[in-house]
Amino acid sequence: MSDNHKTVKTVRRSDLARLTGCNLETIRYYENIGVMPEPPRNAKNYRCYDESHIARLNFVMRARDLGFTLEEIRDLLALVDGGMQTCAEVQALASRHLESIGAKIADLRRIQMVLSETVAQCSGENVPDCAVIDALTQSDFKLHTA
Amino acid sequence: MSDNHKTVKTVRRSDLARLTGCNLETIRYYENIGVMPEPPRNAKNYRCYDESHIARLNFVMRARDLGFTLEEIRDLLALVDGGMQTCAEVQALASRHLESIGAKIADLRRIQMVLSETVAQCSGENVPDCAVIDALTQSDFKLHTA
DNA sequence: CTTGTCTCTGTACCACCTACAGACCTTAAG
DNA sequence: CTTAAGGTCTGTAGGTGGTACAGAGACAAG
Repeated sequence: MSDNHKTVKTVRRSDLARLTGCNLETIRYYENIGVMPEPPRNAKNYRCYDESHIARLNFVMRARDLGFTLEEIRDLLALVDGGMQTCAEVQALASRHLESIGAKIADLRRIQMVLSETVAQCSGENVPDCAVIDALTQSDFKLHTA
Repeated sequence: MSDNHKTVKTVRRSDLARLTGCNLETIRYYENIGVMPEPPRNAKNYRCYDESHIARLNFVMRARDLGFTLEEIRDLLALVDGGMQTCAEVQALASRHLESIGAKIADLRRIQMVLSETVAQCSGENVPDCAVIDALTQSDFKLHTA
């Protein structure tokens, strides 16, 4: 019934950084670009973070670990904040992201194959002829078949 | 015996861009950062590129396609320009690059696995419960085992 | 009271480009 | 000859995703 007159326990920016593993300055950056909300300030203008900020930044860090761009993370957060009817949209977003991950892996594997084949032709000796340089110098070198 | 008094056939920046597939502005950028040499200019201060510029930019573009950073490309070019006794060094550089490609692929595959497993748990329906959001919200979520 | 550590702000820097403004110059058509 | 369209020149700003540092203010310990 009665409002709790005790102030919510808050932490400072350095604590939030420590608790989430996020770089101190990056927190301010995320606030600037709107990925994190501007937190309340105390009398001395210091930022005061509560549990919700910790949870949100953890969310952001995990999404970042999964390779989502900040733009995608912003979209995910909007869906989370939106609340209802989100699963289909989140799934779509994650699936698109999975596709781009698959494409990146395919690209890297193609590069890996071409480069490892080329390196394998190297004598590895202190001679001027080098298969890698030759490959890069030859005008018919093409990585992309397109 | 006699010097050829004819000037070497040169092309302009837009032609170099077209011939190599490099963006017009990127050429100037590469000159600024020393990846490409400053070309001679004509009376009107226009850049004049010859065959050597075309070959060098092609080299840079191919190395870029293989995912070498500009720093690595600079190193490759220095080795090429150095001339003798380079194969071992080039091979070492390329091998290091291959390692980092392998690491990137491993990272992406780990992400791919975690995310695809998570997405598979989505109902895909218009409901508020979403496995992806749940995973990102849960405090025990960890991608990196470290 | 001084020293050290924290916070605040703005701003500059990293890779790797891309793009645009404003000033020139060239070319082709009318 | 004139004019309009296009190319070239320069410097500089923007984008992504941060990182770092300078300079000012706050605060606790010795």
